[in-house]
Amino acid sequence: MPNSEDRCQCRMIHEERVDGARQKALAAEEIENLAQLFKALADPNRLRIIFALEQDEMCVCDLAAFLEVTESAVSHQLRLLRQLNFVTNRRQGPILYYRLTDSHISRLAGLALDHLRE
Amino acid sequence: MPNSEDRCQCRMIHEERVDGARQKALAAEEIENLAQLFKALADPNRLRIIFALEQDEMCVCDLAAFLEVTESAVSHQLRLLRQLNFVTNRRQGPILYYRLTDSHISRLAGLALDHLRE
DNA sequence: TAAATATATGAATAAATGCTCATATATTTA
DNA sequence: TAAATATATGAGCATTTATTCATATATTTA
Repeated sequence: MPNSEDRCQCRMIHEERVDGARQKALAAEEIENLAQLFKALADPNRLRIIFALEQDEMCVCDLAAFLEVTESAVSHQLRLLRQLNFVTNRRQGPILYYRLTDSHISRLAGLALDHLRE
Repeated sequence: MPNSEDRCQCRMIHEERVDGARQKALAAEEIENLAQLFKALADPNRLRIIFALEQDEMCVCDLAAFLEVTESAVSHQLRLLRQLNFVTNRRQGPILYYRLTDSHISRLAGLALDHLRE
């Protein structure tokens, strides 16, 4: 983990390009947030949850049946998606129905899918 | 890891929704590919490489200087991005200049960024 | 209020990830 | 052809991640 004190010990062929990249670079925090967003989409089961909720809201045990994993696993995944505000829930008695917060995320996933399919 | 033989031992409150989700679900392979795509974007340094290459093609050692990591680390990251066809390179003498294969990926990243910024 | 149901959470664990170091390969130059 | 330069690769390691199991919390029903 190099700190900013001892940088530039490495070679640099095109200093102007490195400087240019530095100037136009996004803030570290923004990069981190972006990586976190993509990380949330970088798991098959979370993607399947997102696409399933695109159709209809679902409760934890239905999602567990759909994914064929434990309800605990789904609950952990939903917590992550909740923390990023990808999903919200409404309680009806003892049952929590999860749904997508908005269409942004599934549109992003859909666009990536389009890219995959060329 | 439950196999498909002993499924449905779990509760299921809305069987029709689970069936509906199953019917409209993407193929497992497609989900895997999509997760892999997002996984490639789920790392700060790879994102920084992608945004840097959006400006101009760059060689390995310049990218290493820009990111402040070893050239080996950059080379490993570039291999992953190359395997997914996110980047390509051209050789000029001993130097490999990397660039984005097309604008798809950076557009996807840009769209995600828009979402973050609301 | 006790039991049953639905979900959440913490700990533990196996697998994946990203880095560094050492070394290999490829190209140019002396 | 030997040395120098630019990049790639494999092994090893620390960290993160996704899951399960055990247990806790919250809601409804008997």
